[in-house]
Amino acid sequence: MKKRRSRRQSGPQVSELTTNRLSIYLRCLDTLQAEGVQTISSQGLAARFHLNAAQIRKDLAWFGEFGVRGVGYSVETLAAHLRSILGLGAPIRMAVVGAGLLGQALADYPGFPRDGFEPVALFDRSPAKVGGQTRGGVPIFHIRRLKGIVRRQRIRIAMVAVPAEAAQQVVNQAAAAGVEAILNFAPAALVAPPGVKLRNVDLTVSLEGLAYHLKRHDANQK
Amino acid sequence: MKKRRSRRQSGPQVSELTTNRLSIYLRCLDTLQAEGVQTISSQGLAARFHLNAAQIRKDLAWFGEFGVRGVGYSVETLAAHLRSILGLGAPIRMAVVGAGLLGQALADYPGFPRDGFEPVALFDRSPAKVGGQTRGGVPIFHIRRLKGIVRRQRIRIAMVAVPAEAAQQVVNQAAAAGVEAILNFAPAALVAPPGVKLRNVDLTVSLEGLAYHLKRHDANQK
DNA sequence: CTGTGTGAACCCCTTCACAGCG
DNA sequence: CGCTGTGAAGGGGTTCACACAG
Repeated sequence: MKKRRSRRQSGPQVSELTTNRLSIYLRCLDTLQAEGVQTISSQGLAARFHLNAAQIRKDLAWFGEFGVRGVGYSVETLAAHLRSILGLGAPIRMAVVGAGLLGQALADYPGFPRDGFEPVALFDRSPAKVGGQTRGGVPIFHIRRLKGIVRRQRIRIAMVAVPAEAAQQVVNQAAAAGVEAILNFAPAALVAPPGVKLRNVDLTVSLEGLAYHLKRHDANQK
Repeated sequence: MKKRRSRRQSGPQVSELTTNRLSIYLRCLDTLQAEGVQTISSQGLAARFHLNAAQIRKDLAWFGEFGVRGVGYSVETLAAHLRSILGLGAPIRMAVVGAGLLGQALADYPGFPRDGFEPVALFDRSPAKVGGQTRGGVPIFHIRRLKGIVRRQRIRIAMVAVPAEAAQQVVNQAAAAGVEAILNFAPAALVAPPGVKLRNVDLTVSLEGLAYHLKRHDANQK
C-alpha cells in the first residue's frame, strides 16, 4: 500500500525543481494554517497560489501518501510532513562569510530565524571588522577561526558573500571546516567537493536575464 | 545562410535557462579577455568553465552564427554580441524599494555598476529613512514619489526588498510607475501585470533546498 | 583536419486522464 | 461522489553525432 522510497537517512533523489516547490508548498500551508484552514485539496492549493494540482500530487508522491481520497490533505499534518522531508526539524545553524553590507544584511535577515535558519557567526579577514558584531548581535570572527567555530557551534550551512576572486577559496575552507552545504552569492562559477551541496544566487545573472526582456530603444537600430 | 529569428526589437522567445547561460558565457568571455585570450572554441570554453560545448553552440544558434568553422569564436566580438543580445548597450538604471539592511546592501552592491546596472534611488515609507542616503550615496525617497522619479530618472528595473506582506503592493506600484522588470527578494508568490517581467530570488526556498541535502542525524529515527 | 551549426536521439519534467479508494 | 495517486502522453531541454565550412 505504501511505497517506501526513503532509504532511512537521506530521502529520494528528487530534482531541485521538486525541492524548491516543496518549500513553496510549505509556505502556502503555513499561510492557510494561519487563516484557520484545516483541510485543503490539491485543487484548492493550486487555485489559491497559482500552482498546478497534478504537480503538487506528483511531488508529494515521491515521499508517501499524505492525502485522503475524496477529502484532500490535512493542512497541519502535511506541513509537518514537508518539514520533516526537508529536514527542518530543529533550527539549522549557519555561518556567513564576508562581513560587507551584503554579508551583514544576510546575518541579520529577520526571515531566517522565522524559518528555522539561525546565522550564528560572521567571518571576515578585515581586522577592523573582526571582534565586532552586527546590529542584530551576530559576532564577527576572523576567517582563520572558521573551522573551530563551525565544529564547536555545529554550523551546517555557510553563506558566501565575498568578492568573486575570494569565493572559491572560501568554499574550500568552508568544506574543509565541515560545512555540509553552501549558498554562494559571489558572481563566480565555483566547485564544491563531493558531499557538499552548493547553490548559487547570482544577482548579475538574474538582472541580465531581466535585461533581455526590456524593450529595446536604441538610437540606431541596424 | 543566416536564420534571422530576431523580430527587430525583442529577440526570440528563448527560455530563462538559456538567457541565464548567456549571462554566464559573457562573464567567462570577460575573464578570458582580461587574460588576453583572443579566440576560443566551444570546447575550450566548456573545459575551462565546466560547461557543455554543444549547449553553448545551441544557445548561440538562437541568435545567429558567430563562430568561424575550424577556428572558434573571437572572444571580443562574441562578448559584444552577447551584450547586444542581452540588451546591455547602455547602463540600466534601477530602483530599490525597501531601505532595510538588504535594500541598502543592494543599492550599494559594487558588482552592479561594474556590470552596467546602476541603482539610482532607494524607496521606503519610513520617515526616519526618507531624505537620507546610503553609505554609497544612493538617495532615499518616500515610496509615494516612486512614479515621478521612475519617469524622470528613466528607471527600468525595480528590486523589491520589503517584507512579504507589502511586496505585492510594491510590485503593483512599480508596474504602475512604468518599471519594465522586477527582481523580487520577498518570500512571496507575486504576480506582475503583463508586459512586466518578474523574477524571484527566494532565499528561504534556496536554504530549504539545501536543508534537504543535509545529513539527517535525528535522535529518534522511526 | 578542426570546430561550427544542426537534425535526431535521448532524457527529464510537466500535464493529462482515469482507476480506485474513502 | 470527490479527490488522491499514478500510468501514459506530451513537451522542453540537453546531449549526441555528423555534414560541411573554412
